[in-house]
Amino acid sequence: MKEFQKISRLAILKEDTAKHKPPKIEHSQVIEEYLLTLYKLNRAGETAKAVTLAKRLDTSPPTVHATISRMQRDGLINVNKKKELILTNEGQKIAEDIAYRHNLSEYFLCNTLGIPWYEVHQHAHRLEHAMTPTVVQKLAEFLGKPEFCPHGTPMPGTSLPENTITLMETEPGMIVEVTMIGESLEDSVDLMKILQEHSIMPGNRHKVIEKTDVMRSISLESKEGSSSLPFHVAEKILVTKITKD
Amino acid sequence: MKEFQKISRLAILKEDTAKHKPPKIEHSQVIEEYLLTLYKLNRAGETAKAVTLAKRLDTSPPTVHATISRMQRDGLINVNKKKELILTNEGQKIAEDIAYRHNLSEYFLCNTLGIPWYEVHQHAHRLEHAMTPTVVQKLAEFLGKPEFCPHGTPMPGTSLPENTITLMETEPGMIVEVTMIGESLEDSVDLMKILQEHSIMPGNRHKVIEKTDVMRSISLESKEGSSSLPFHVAEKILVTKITKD
DNA sequence: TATTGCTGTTAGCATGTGCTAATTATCAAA
DNA sequence: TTTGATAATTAGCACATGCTAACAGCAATA
Repeated sequence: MKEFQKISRLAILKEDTAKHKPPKIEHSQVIEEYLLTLYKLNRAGETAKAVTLAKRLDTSPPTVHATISRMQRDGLINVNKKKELILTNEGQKIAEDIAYRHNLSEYFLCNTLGIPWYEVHQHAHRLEHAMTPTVVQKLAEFLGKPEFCPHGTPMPGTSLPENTITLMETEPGMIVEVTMIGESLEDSVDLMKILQEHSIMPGNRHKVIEKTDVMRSISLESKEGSSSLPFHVAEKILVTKITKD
Repeated sequence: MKEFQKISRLAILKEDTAKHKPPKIEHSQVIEEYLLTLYKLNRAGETAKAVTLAKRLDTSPPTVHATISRMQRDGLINVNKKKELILTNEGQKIAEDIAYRHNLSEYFLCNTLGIPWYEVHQHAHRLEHAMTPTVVQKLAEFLGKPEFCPHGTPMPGTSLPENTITLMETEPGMIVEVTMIGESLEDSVDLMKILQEHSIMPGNRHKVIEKTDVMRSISLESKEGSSSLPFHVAEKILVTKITKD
């Protein structure tokens, strides 16, 4: 028993020192995707379970199960009694790195290459796994260290303004400025295209006209015209209140 | 039997029309690497066999064997009686696409981001598999449709000047301008670094001082100083003759 | 409480990509 | 022509990532 304790202590120490090393281990694109998805769910305030991942990643539950097992084994996530998936410190660190690469790519594709706002997400989705640390650093410098991606998502380490609310929390009459398009909306190019057509993009201002429970939608008006957004979309759009008419 | 012929004809037609469609099938990074390596060997005038790939890709022969079998199955390469690997039209087309993405990445990393000439290859090696057609097109426009990568390798479809020779083919007294650093040298960052320190880079001029069979090396002289290159390196450096002293 | 339905898990399978060890083929030189 | 080296191939294994089908567990609701 004494022997056992000694060994355990050594094991703990070994693990401890390992944490101070730079994270050298390369993870597969699949693992990176899982980490990024968990990170985004966390930031959106949602608890992540295996089913959530299965739906978001369009993967069968058994496959997700196998993959999260490997991630547990590799110290990237923990699973609590409620079966919720929790990023470890290591997992969190890597996820933030991926998120940064993703947002930086989007910024570059949009602002430097002029690829339309509504479709940068899918291209960034590929690039984010292929950027070496040097490329990330040099690209960030080239772009002037941006703090938000074209959809308004803050880079890891940066926060949204304090007074940010969702479009659902606004009242008719308010004038609001769009801050961020929720990341869960980015997956649908068609939806993003419609948002652009109605100039619902970070920085643009809109007046809230009405919120109709019957239609389950919110109507807005701006210089560019008027638009109507279903509640489930409005929930994912963050704005700041400018004035009450 | 008549039935059968009819079906066969239809099958052939179907395959035929399929060839006119854009190449939609996505290939793995591994397959893309094999294709690119074969393409580069071809362009360097070398015949490619399984061993060659095993050495270049640092992979065991059985693995290479299995992979080239899959590539045959998928119509990317053919193997002749001499066991030489030949790209099919389809394979060639894809390989050129990858080569283009690679060279474009290198150009971008070097000229836009300012990553040192001698290390862009390794970063491009990652990016080349992650660029969607849109990104390729927009990046090419942004960069002004370059025709050569930073090492002087022409993009697919572009050729080197007619009068290009290898450094091995020069004679003492000649003044030459470096045209291209052979791609097989790019893998060694250390070697590339040395070439840069001696300003042996595309566009720079050097005078051939002597070729010593004993030392198996060629000595050069330029404004920046003098340098000595072993034959096996000189073989891979392409130059154009400017004048004979 | 019993049933219904979601979630998780297991079993069983396929494919791609990697390895080593051992065997066979092939080609060139003695 | 035999031999010796090099190349190709086969067998056998491992692991990551995917799937379907089947079953287990649990919670909410009828």
